[in-house]
Amino acid sequence: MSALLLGRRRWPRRRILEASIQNFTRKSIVLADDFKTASASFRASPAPHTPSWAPFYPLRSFSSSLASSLKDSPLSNPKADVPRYNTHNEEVARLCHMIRKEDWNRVMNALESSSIRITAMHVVDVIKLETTPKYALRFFIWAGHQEGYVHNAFAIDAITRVWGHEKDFKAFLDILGNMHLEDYSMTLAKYLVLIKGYGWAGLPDVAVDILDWMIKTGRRPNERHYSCLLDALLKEQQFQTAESILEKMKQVGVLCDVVTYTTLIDGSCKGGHTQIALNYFAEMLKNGIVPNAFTFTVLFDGLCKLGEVDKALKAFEDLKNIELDTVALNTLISGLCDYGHATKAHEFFIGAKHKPDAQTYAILVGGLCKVKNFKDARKLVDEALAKGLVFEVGVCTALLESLCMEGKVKEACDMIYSLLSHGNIPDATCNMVVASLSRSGDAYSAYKLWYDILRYKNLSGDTYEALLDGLCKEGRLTFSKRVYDDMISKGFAPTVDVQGALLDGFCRAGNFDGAWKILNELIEKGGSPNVNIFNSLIHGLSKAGHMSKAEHALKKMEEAGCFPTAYTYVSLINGYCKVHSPDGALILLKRMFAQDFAPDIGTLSNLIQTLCRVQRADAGYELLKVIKGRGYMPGAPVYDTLVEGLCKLDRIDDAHELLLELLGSAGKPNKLASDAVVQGLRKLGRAEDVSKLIEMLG
DNA sequence: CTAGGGTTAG
Repeated sequence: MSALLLGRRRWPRRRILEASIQNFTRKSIVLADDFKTASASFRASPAPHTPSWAPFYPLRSFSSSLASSLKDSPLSNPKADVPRYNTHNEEVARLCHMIRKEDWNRVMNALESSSIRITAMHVVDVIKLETTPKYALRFFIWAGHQEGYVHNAFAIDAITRVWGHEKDFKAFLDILGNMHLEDYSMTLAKYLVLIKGYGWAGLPDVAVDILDWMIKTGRRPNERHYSCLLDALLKEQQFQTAESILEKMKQVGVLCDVVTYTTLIDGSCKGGHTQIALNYFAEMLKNGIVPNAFTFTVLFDGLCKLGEVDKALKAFEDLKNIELDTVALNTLISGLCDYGHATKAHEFFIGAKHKPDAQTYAILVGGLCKVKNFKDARKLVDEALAKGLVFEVGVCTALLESLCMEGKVKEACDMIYSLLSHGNIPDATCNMVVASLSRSGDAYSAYKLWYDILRYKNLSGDTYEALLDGLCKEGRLTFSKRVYDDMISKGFAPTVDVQGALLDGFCRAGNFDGAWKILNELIEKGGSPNVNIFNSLIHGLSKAGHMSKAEHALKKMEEAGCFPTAYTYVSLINGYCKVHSPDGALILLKRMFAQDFAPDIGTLSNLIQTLCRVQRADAGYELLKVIKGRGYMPGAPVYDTLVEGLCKLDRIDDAHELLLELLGSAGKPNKLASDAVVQGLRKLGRAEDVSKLIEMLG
């Protein structure tokens, strides 16, 4: 038998039988009294008739217990080879480490052989540090068995903090503490609490012993005792023992009821046994027991988590007349949503006659958002708001964000305003909407929203940054200034990124003096401007064609220890193209290639076309060869420009060759380019080539 | 001394 006992050794079988005859009689009161006085223990002594799971140290033989407590106790005679841990904290740490194991027998052995003398302080501290409630309770119960130890109010308070939510927990402690008293009578209800309690502690073997004990002492456990026991066993994955208990139930004629079956279904699902759970469900129906909302709650939860959503729905729909409560409804809907069936959940919700609550809406809205069905999600939000339900607006965050992303700015704003009047939008959500509006390219709406909700909400530094960034990107410097001032007045220091955004804004607005001022201030104040800031400046200057100033900024960038990026070079190259000075661009391109940067094909095309524009199609032609060697494939317009340019330079053969290349790669030359080649070839009197070419051109 | 079982929010 797999009895797991909370003492040192198993109570001998013979003693149990003896004890069972005398159950809780007052037979050994004299002996007990003797022991009490002799040991000067603080509590009543164990009586020999007491069962093995009773909460004290009954497992050491009685006559020797006093003697051994003087001889063997770790307190009075620590073994020489066991290291001494002197401080309390060290001992607590050791205990915590010891009890963090699933196998209680091993934990118990470790505890027994440690030389720590348990005090209430140990118990309190260990319970406070242990994060698994089960382990804390085991340890608490075990400590109560130790010689010379008794739980004080602090220990009881500590364990109650962990387990107080169970409504029978107080009763459990009471029974544990009083069970050994001579005149304490155990009732069926008390046994039930005891079985439950050992279940909480994850010690179902002890619970089994208790049930056995009940039977041996002539009690008749009812279906509630069995349900609790089965629950405890299943929670510890002891399926075989559970089976044998079920068998025993049958033998003694105790019938399973709804709760028993619900427990069995729950346990099987949580243990991963879909089919077994469904079997119990079928058996239940066969025995004429009607499942209730609880049953469906565990069935929905379990099956959905095992990926058997369909089976869960089918089981329910086969018995359409069962009324679900809100918990069951929410469980089903959340199960469906979590496992990718949000649409089904929505359909079910619409078809169901059950009462949804705020959470139902929240779950469904979240689920629909996950599958990007924002339309229905929005409808549900409106519906919930119309019903006056207040649900956590957090679930709207995804919805609002998506609306912003899709450019449905007005809808997002409307929703935020209507949620505002419910007065429960977290600051984070407002932040998100303002920021994402701004980032998604509608900084003006973000600004308006900011202006409206500013009075109620605390925006974060990040939001200010996003808002400023957006406004600057749109070149709305006046608004930027207002937001910036508000930000400073709220005590946010402008970060490098904020200054970068402002600088970018100045550049976009063509106000380069302002941009330089920001940069110089940053450097003067000892700040370290980053790559983005220089890139903004260089990009802005280049785009405006201020190439010498852009080069100056590049120099400053390198002085500040920032390495130019591909974006830096590309900005400059395009800038040089804009002012028709390809030489500057070529130098930078060389540097790019030397540093293994890959410019985009657009920039290269632009450069080749610029070379043609300044009558240097030959150089463009050379560049084309270079970039082709690097795997670039310029488009037809680049070929057209080059062909025309080469013709103007009388390099008809090269132009001809390029044109053929373009045709060969299924590209379509424009008329100007092909005419130029045709005319050039005619001038050279190459009629054959001309006719071939015309044929190819169609 | 009318008990026993349950879900959800990044």
